[in-house]
This record gives sequence, C-alpha cells and structure tokens, in this order.
Amino acid sequence: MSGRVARSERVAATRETILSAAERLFAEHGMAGVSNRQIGQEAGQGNNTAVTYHFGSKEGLVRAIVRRRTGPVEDVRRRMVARVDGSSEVRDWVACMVEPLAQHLDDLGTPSWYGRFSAQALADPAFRGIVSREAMESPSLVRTGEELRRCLPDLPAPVRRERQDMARHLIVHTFAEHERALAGGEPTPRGSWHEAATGLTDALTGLWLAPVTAPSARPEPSATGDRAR
Amino acid sequence: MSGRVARSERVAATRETILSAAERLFAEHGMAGVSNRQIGQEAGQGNNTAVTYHFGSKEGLVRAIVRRRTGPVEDVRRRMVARVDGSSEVRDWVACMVEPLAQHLDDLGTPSWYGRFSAQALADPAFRGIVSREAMESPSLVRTGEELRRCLPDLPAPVRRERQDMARHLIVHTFAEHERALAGGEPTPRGSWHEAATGLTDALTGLWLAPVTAPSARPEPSATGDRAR
DNA sequence: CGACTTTTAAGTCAGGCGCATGACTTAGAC
DNA sequence: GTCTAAGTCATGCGCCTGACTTAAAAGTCG
Repeated sequence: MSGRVARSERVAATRETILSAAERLFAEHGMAGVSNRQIGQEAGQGNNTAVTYHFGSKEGLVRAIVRRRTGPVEDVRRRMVARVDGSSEVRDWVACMVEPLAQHLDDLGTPSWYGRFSAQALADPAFRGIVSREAMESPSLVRTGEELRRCLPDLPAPVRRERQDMARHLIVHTFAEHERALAGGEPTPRGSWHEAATGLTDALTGLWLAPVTAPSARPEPSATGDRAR
Repeated sequence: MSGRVARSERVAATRETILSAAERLFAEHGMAGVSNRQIGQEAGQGNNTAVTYHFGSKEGLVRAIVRRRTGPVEDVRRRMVARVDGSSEVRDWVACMVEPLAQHLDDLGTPSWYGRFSAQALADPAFRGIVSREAMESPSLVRTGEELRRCLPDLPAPVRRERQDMARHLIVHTFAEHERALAGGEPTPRGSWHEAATGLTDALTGLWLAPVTAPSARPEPSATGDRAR
C-alpha cells in the first residue's frame, strides 16, 4: 500500500523535475535553443528519451508546463473576479488580468522562470498557438474580457481587438522583464511583484481609456520625398 | 574598371541575398531555429560557410540585418523630429517613436519580415542585447526620448523607465503582429501600416499619460487565503 | 599574358540531435 | 512465487550542424 504511493509519488516527482528543468532552460535559451536530451540530463534522467516517454513530444511538454501554472493563477483570478463583480471601473477588470499572474509569480519565489518561459513560448511561432489556446480556456479570464468590454461600450470592435493584443503582449513581456531583473539582482523599477503589477495596471488602464483618433485619410510624406499612394 | 564595379556589385548582391534570406528565416522560425547552412542554401549559395565567410558569425549577421534597416528608419525619424520640434504634446513625440518604423515597413512591401525579425531578435536572450544596442545608437530616437521626458516632468523616474520598456515591447510586438496578419492575408484590426501606427500611437499616448497609483504599502496575502486590499 | 587575391564550391570531420529498440529494476496482480 | 507492466537506462542509427580544408572559378593588376 505504501509502496504504491511511494512509487507513484516518485514518478510524479520525476515529472515535476523534468517540468521545472524544462521551464528554466526554455526561459534561459528559448524553445528552439534547448533539446529534449538536455532537459532529461538536467533533470537527472540518464535516459535520452525521458521527455518523449513522459510527455510524448516537446509540444506536450510545453503544454504540461503551462497547465501546471495556469491552475493556480485561475484560482486567484476567480476569487478576484468575485470580489470586483459588479464594478464598472476599467481599472478593476484590468487588475483582474494582471494581478493574479503577478501573485502567482511572487508565490513561486526568486528565481522564478515562468514569466520568461511565457514570453519565449509566445514568441516562438511553433508554440504561440498552443500557449494562447491554453490561456483562452481560462473561464475567469474570458469573463474578465467580457466585463472589460462592458466597461468600454464605445470602443470600436477593431480597436478593442487591437488593444486586447497589446495588453496581452504588455503583460507577458513586462512580467518577463521584471522577473529577469529580480533574478539577476538588477535594480527594478518596482520593488515587488505587487508593485510591478500596480504599475502595469496603471499603464494598461491608460491604454484602454485612450481616445481613438479617426484614421487620417492620407499618410504623411515618406523618407524619399512625396509618397503618392 | 567596369570589371571592378561589376565584381563589387556582385558581392554586394550576394550579401543582400543572404541578409534577406536570413531576415525571413529568422522571422519565420526564430533565431535558434535556423542554421547558417539553411541560410546559405536559401540564398542560393553552394557553400556551407557562406554566412561565416561574409559576416563572421550569426551575431555579425544579425547586426548586419539590423543595420540595413535602421538607416532608413533613422532618416524618416530625423525629418519627423524636425517637423514636430518645439511641441510639448506627448502624442507628437510618441508618433516620432512609432510612425517612422511603420513607414519603413510599409515601404518594404508585403510580405515584409523585419517586424517579425525584430520581435524574434528581441525575444532571444542571445541577441536582445545586440539589437537593443544598435537601436540605442539612433540619435533621433534618443532625442525623441528626451523630448518625451520633457513633456512629462511629473512622472517619477522609475515609472518613466518602466513605461519606456513597455513602449518598446508594445511597438515591436504590435508591428510584428500586424505584419504577420498582412502576410497571412488575415483580417487586420487596421487596414494599413499608417493606421496601425495611429492605433498604436493612441494606445501609447494613453499609456504615458496614465495617472500613477501610489504603491500600496503591503503586498497582498497569498493565493491561499483572503486577500484584503 | 601570368601571378595574385577574392569569392564560391565541394567535401570531410567530430559532435549533438530525435527516434527506435532492448535490457534491467521494481511494484502490484494473481 | 511468478508474471505483468511501468519506469528507467544504455545503445545504435540516420540526420543535421558548425568548423575546417581543398580546389576551382572570377576578377585584379603588374
């Protein structure tokens, strides 16, 4: 009986070790810069094919890394959404996008790698789709998006889509940068994850509330002279 | 005499071909996802070591790709800075950050690759430093940063640095996204590069002008309990 | 014209890669 | 006690990589 537990625990531990090693290596060297072999070795596995065995492929591995983190983030966000429910303040819903992730990264301690891992995964053409899809499955995040939309009824749909993309990039890369600074002992604009999230929430709120300029009919003259168009 | 010209022109053409092939491949598959061999082959070079021969290393190649584009962008920006000189409008100087790059990408035609290449280069830990340093050498960009700072005298220094980083990420990744959509024939939030730049300028202006929240004294308790605020 | 340099081509080499395979260990079923 | 299946290890194969070497064009110049 204890044997069974011990064994399955050992297996789970192996998987966790691989996931942690992969998360770190991917964050440090990018997705394409790390081989499955390296990950196995770094995780103390003598086997070349440990990653393939446990996760099927690099793709499955990445998915598992993302899933391991999205759960806790989702929990935090669900609570936060419940708390601000009913609000029509843009800032409240922006905070629901930003704070839960910051809090989870804080919980992970220093050095954490998931922030930089996310940035790498989203940058890589081969994995961006996977990661995006995983993130979209978060109900509380979808809900937050809807509420944000409700707060900004006058924003034209294309602009809304545009700014949603901007917000996504901004969140991921700002946190990756903060994480990098923390890990490297460099001076950070903000002292803590929470403060970094506050600064990011400020900026994103300004971004969402920015007035929309009607596109000018004609672009400005070009580098080489007049630009007929 | 014509021989000499012909020769140096042929060599220049070879270099250009390699640079274009590399720019495209890097944009498509990321820095680490492309070998020097592939680049040489794609450029029609029979030689394994064409890249090494002409550019010394992958690093030198990346530098050359960036330099080829920064020149024209700098020209456009210099003219634009001269045009808005004396302005104290945040939006004018934000536009000086955004528009010149958009215009150059427009000039490159569809499909262009430099937008996505830049995003890849900035994402890769091994190259981000090189690319950043190249960009920092643009006098008109430095000038624009100073003017923007002059327009926002009340912004605390850490917040300014923070938002500068955000702006950099936002510009690069938004344009990369727009370029990807254009190249893939997907629907784009904005129809043209100029309109995309307008939307980005709107958003960035809002970001820079956003009010600064004083950081709350104590970070919130962790995920597992109530989070007073 | 003929010696010389630059550029391109072609081939070799050691090493790392993913993948497939078979052996060994161990826990649990019977 | 034996058998089964999961997890781990070790090895080999074909492929690709960067680095290096050699040779052949192409162009330059005395």
